[in-house]
Amino acid sequence: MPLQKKTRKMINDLLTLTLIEAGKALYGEKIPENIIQIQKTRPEFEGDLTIVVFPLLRISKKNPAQTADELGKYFVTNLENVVTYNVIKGFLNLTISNNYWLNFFNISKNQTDFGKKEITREAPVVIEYSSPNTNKPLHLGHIRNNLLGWSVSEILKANGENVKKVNLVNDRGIHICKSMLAWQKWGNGVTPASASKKGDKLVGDFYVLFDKKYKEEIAALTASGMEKEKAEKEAPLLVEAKQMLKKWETGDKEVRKLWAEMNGWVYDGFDVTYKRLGVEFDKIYYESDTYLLGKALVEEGLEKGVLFKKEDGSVWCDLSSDGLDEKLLLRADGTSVYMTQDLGTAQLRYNDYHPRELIYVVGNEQNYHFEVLRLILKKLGRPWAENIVHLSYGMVELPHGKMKSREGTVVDADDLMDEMYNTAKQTTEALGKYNDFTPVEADKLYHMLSLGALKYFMLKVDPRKTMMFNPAESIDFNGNTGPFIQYTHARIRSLVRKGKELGNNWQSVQYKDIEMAPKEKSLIKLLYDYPSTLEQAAQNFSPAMIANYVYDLAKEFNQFYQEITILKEEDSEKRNFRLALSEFTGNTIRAAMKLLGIEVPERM
RNA sequence: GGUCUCGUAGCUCAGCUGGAUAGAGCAGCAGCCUUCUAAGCUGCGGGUCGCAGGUUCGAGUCCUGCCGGGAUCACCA
Repeated sequence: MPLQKKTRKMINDLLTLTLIEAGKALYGEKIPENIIQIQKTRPEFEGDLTIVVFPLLRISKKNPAQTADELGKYFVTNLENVVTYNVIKGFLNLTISNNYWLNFFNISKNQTDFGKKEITREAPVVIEYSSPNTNKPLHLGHIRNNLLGWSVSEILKANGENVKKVNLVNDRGIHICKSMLAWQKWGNGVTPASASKKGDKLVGDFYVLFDKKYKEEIAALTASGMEKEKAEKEAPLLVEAKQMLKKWETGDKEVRKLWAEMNGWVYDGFDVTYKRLGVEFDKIYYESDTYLLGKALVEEGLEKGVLFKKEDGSVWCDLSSDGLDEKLLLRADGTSVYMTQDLGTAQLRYNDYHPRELIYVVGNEQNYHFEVLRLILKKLGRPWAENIVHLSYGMVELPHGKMKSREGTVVDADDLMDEMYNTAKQTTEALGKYNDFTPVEADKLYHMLSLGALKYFMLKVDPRKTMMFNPAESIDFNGNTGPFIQYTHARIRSLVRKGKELGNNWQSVQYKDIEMAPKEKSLIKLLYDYPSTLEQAAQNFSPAMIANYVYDLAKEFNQFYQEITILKEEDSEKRNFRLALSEFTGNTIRAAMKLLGIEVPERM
C-alpha cells in the first residue's frame, strides 16, 4: 500500500522524504511513513499542501504550533519547491513555488497520453459484463452493467492493464424454451423482418405471451379445484416447455434449429443496442458451450471426494464448514444448474487467458453466488479461484420502486436512448444553437449529447451503491451532467480555434516565472491530480471517481473562463499561457470522458 | 430468523488510508450577456451526517448495540 501511495504524487514524495529528513535533523528520530499525512490545503487557507502535525508530536515532544513552525522553517530552507509556510492550529500549510507547477505544466501539456500508463503486464485481466438472457430485451439494469463494464475496462487499460472484455450469454435453459413454445403455438411464422421489429423485442414478446397464457392455465386449473402449487407445476404449457428443454439437451434437431434461429434474432437485436450504447467485447461465451465443461468439473469433484451424491442422484457441495449451506450442483435428473455452468465458464476462461484477475460485473443480488463459486473452485483445487473479483454493483431503482417486468415498470434500453435523443434535439433547438449544422452533424451531436447525459448520469454514482433513476432528472442537461462537461469542452475548442485564427502559437512555448492568478493556479493543480485520480479509479473499479473529477475540472475551468480574459489579453505570453492551459484542460476533459465512454463535441 | 449491505440538505449524490468551519447539482429566491458559446457564472436560504454508546489529541469516516431500508439464504438464472 505505501508503494502505491509513493507512485501517486511526485510532490507528496518529495515532501515525505524531506519530512523524514527533518525528523532526523530536528528531533533525532525517524518518522515512520505511515503517520505522515499530507493533504491538499483547504481553499480558505493560504498554501497548496498541508502537513498534519498532530501525529508527529510524539516525535517532536513539543506542542503543535512549535512543531509545525520548526518543520515549516526546515522545508523552506531545505526544499526549493517550498517557498513559504504558515501554521494554523496543528496544520502546517506549505506554499509550493509557481515554477514547480509550471514545470509540471510544461512537461504534461502536450502529452497525448497524459495520466496513462504503458501496458507492462502480460497476464491479462478478464472482465465479464453484460451477461444477458436471450429471452428479453436489454433494460435499464443492463445499461448500468454495460456502462460500468465498459468504463472499468477502459480505466484499467489506461492504467497499464492488458484487458480482455468478455460477455457470457445465457442462451439455454427453460426461459428460452418458453419463448420458443409460444412462438410455435401463436407466432404464425412471424419473423423480425415480417413484423419489422427488433429480434430481441419480438422474442421478448413471446416470453411475455407465454407467461400470460401460463397464468390463464393456472387460473383455469385452480378454478376447477386444483391446488395452486400443483397447478403451477402441472400446467400443460410448463410441462411442454420442460419437454422441449429435455429435447434440447438430447440434441433434437428441430428444437435446436428453432433455438438457433430465435437466438439469432435476439443477437441481431442486441447488436443494435450494444452498438448504440458503444460497448463491445473481445470474446463472447455461450452457456450452451460451457455447461458441459461444468458437468465435467462436477464429475471431477465427485472423484476427488469434495462433492457428494444424494440418494436421488443429485450432486451437492457441503459448505457448512465455511458457514454456508449445502449447494446443489446437478439435479437428480442430471441436468445442470446456474452454478454448474458458471464453474465451467470460469474454467474455460482460465484456460483461454490464464488471467491475473477475473472480474465479474454482476449485480449485488448475486453476492452469495460468487462467494460459493469461489469456494467450490478452491475445493476443486483451482488456486486461481483467488483471482476472482466480483464487481458487485447496486441495483437501479425507479421512483416507484424496483423494476418489475410483470408490472410493466421496466425501462427499455432502446426506448430510453430514443427519449434521450429527442430531449437532446429539443433542448438544442430551443436554445437556438447552430442552425448551420447539416442534418448529419446535428444527428451526430444529438447522439453524443443524449448518450453523454445518460452515461454520465449512470456512472457518476459509486458503483457499489443502489442508485435512483428518475427519468425527469436524468435528462437534465444543466449542472452536474454530461452535457455540462461536453459544453465546457466545446467552449474550449472554440477558444482554441479562434486563438489559432488570430495567429497565436502557444504549444511549443515553455512557460516560466509567470505570475498566476488564483484560478489559473487552481486549474493547474487540478490537472496535476488527474493521474492519481486515474490510479485510484482503477484500484477501486470506480468510474464515479473519474466522473466526479472531470466535473470538478469542468467547473473549475468555467470559473477561470468567466473570471479571466484569454483572447483579448494584451500580454502575449499570458495570452499564450492561458490558451495552452485551456487546451490542456480540454484534452484532459476529452480523455477522462472517453474513459466513461462519452464523446465530446467540437461545437455545441 | 442467519448472513451481507446501505442510512449525509426537500430531492439526487460527493466526501481518498480518521484531520481544520461537512461539499456539489437539482428545486426556491436574487443578480450577471454592446466583451472569448448564458447548456455558463455569482450570491442567499437550507444539516443534531438514522439514534445511543465506545476507541482517539481529533469520528460523517473505525468498533458495539439499537432503529429504518435493501439484497440474499431455490432441483430460478
